[in-house]
Amino acid sequence: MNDKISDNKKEIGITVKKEEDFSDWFSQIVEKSGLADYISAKGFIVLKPYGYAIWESIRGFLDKKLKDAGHSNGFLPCLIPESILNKEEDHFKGFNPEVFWVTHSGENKLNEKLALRPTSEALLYSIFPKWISSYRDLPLKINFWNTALRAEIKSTKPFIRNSEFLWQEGHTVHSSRNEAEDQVMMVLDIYKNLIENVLSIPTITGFKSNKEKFVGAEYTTTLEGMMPDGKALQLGTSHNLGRNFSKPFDIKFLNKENNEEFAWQTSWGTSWRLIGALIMVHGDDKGLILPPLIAPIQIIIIPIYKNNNEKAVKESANLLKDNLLESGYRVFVDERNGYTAGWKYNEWEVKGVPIRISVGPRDIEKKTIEIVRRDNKHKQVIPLEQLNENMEKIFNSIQNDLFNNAEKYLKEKTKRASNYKDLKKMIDNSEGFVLAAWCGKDECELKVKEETGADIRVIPFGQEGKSNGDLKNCIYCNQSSEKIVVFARAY
RNA sequence: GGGAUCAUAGUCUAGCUUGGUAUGAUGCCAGCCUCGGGCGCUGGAGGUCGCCGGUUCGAAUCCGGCUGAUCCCA
Repeated sequence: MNDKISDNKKEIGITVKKEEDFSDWFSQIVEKSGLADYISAKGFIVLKPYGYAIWESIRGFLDKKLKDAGHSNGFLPCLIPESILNKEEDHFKGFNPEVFWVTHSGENKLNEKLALRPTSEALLYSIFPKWISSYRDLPLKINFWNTALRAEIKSTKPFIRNSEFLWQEGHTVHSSRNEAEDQVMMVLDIYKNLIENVLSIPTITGFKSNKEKFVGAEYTTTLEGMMPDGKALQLGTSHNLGRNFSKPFDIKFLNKENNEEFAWQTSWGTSWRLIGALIMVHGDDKGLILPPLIAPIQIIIIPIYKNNNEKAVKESANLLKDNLLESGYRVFVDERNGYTAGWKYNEWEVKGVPIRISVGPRDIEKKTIEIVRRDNKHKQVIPLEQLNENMEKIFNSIQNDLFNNAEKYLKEKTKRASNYKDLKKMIDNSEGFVLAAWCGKDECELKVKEETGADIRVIPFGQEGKSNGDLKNCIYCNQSSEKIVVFARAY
């Protein structure tokens, strides 16, 4: 009987271990921490307030950085006429199978099909010629916080693979190739700062292979993260579009010499996949773990009281809250009656709040507070007056520890393969990222993908045109290597 | 692209083989409580058994289709 009860208690929390059933664990986190819910249309999810709050937090950081770097936000319609999409066929071909089409208004068939925006290049670039006539109009730097729709027929996963996803897409137009190239790298740096320093997720940055680059781009740069199952997750991309779009869309400007030139363009984006990465990389058997910089609630205060001291304890807790609010922390007091302190502890642990403070009669009497870190469960009791100085230290420490742990894992799970047999074995065993030499040919990458399920996730910066120790010849064709690349299975 | 599993209250679940309108827990609501790790007590609400069709006197149960979720392989 007692066993039955304790089994049921466990049902409330996360019921599987992260290591034992990673996908079930992931679904449970999404549901039980209140991030998102399913709706009965394939691949679509509803973001609940807690999940959206994390998105707002990510957006807040990125938006500021982008604005500081001279970008402005705009808004785009979600429907794109077919004729506009067809202007740049190569690019559009890449999305074609995933495009949702609007064909009717009410019962009436439309003259022209409208696509639900799979990406905005075509739509936006079709009006750029109206905005740009002189080099004085450049650079044009515009960003959109919106969604994109790409039908996911086969397999879906909240935040990782959805038919509609929240993202940010930026588009710039420049008067020189160099300026566009700098822009691509600058944005990649902004992303890297966000992902590594704010989300505490280490990444490997570099180029995409020809096969994996954005269709329509001259080249694509990427940030790849490693998930606990050894699979790679692309966390952001920044593309140099060259003149691939300016030519078909006729985006031209008059330069200083009064000559007409086609413009140079970039586009770049990152999405709510970042939330998926946060869940997977930092979460544990008890639930989500959020880095303090991104957590919607950074400090949860749990008052511990009985009937006779409820008022005094709650007052104390709220004083503490006001104090912390004043210092700029996002803090919340869980004053709900009918839940025990222990119940609340568990709930906020599932939700990943970085710091928990308990305030009870004992603490009030001794003028102390109990602080518990979510990430490593360390508990300490400190004098009340040392709260603020301690809080900053603890936050920094959590932020760093999360990153360092993830980085350690990334390094441990990055292997080297000097021959194809080793590579195949490593991929089969889900050992993570595999560094290998590559000749640069699409066929070799394709063959590896067909035979192992892994492809080139990233060509790390500084590894182009190099061999590296035992990594000399192409892992597949054994011809001389041009690049050291990261092979992995990917989400 | 190929294959597999699953769908019963907010959540988890029994019942399905052998057809007779549904079990338990938890959560939820109201009220208590001794509330320092999912505490205890009393009462209550909550279900067209995913959807459509077929078989049958009768379907959660058998059959077919669809939708959604998830996994494996390429």
